[in-house]
Amino acid sequence: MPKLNADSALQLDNQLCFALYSASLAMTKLYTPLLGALNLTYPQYLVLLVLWEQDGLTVSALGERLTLNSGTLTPVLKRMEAGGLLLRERSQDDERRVLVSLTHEGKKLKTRAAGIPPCVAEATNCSLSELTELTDQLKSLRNRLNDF
Amino acid sequence: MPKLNADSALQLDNQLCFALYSASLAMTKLYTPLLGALNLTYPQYLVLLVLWEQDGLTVSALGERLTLNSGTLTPVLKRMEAGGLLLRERSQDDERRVLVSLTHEGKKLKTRAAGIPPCVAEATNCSLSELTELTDQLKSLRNRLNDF
DNA sequence: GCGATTTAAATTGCACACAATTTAATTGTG
DNA sequence: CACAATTAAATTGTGTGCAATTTAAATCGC
Repeated sequence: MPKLNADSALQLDNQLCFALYSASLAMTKLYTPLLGALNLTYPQYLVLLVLWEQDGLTVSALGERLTLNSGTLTPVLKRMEAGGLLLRERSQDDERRVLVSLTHEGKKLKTRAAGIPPCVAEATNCSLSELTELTDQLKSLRNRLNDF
Repeated sequence: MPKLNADSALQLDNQLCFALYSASLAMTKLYTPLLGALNLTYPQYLVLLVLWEQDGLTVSALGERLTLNSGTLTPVLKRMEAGGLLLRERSQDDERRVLVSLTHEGKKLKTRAAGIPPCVAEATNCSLSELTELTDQLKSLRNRLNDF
């Protein structure tokens, strides 16, 4: 069984972690101007993707979906509330929970956001099947890392 | 030619961007305790990976290698200098440049860091060939995104 | 050779990202 | 019912990450 020596195992270009990290930063940089036109940041866009699928989630349900904790989400949600995209309301049912729901304006943004995925697909210069396969591989990797 | 409808193109689980983003966060979380034992953060570790391969680079050369700009790197490097891992010195040759070089302590850390890649490989639960292939796909994607 | 342009880092201002802690509300147990 | 344990968000403190600006040094054009 061939084993990589320690030196090669520490080379930047052999690191899955750096390939992931740098690809993710590059992807965010691609989104930044597209989202800027909608007055959104990248995490704000992710929050909207979740809420467009299912509105009225709690902060922790949103966090579970996005693998972000309240320390990250709370300020993001506050800014989105200040921007008129959503409401944060204590649940009557359980006063510990905060329910997040889209405003009309937040819902409306979905139409304009529909223009984004085609731009991204073009920038990747991948076929649809390649995109799907890479996405699935990354989801599988993420799940294994999170379960470890 | 089958075209995804706008709704499916905006679903979180179909987003390459989110698969990348969440996998990268999960990877960072895996590294955090491993690096914490060496008193390192994740970007600090990346800086060391570069310098272990080639010492004495300028800030911009480091930034090019890591796709990070000076706004990000300067504070990271200052903390590493304060921690005794490296030195930042103006080039005699060209006073605009700052040369970054490892201290003895910074070089020594490489030995301890050699224990990290095996831990990561185990957590991914992938074969070596799968890891290599995914890494190469991500590097190729990153390059296409950066060239766009 | 000398002002204009370019280049390299640092700085500034804003927005994450997270561990750890705190606050407040609910649930479990006897 | 009381009170300890648990749960949900918010807060705190540290460290990125980047666009835009600033500062200082080197180079270009004439």
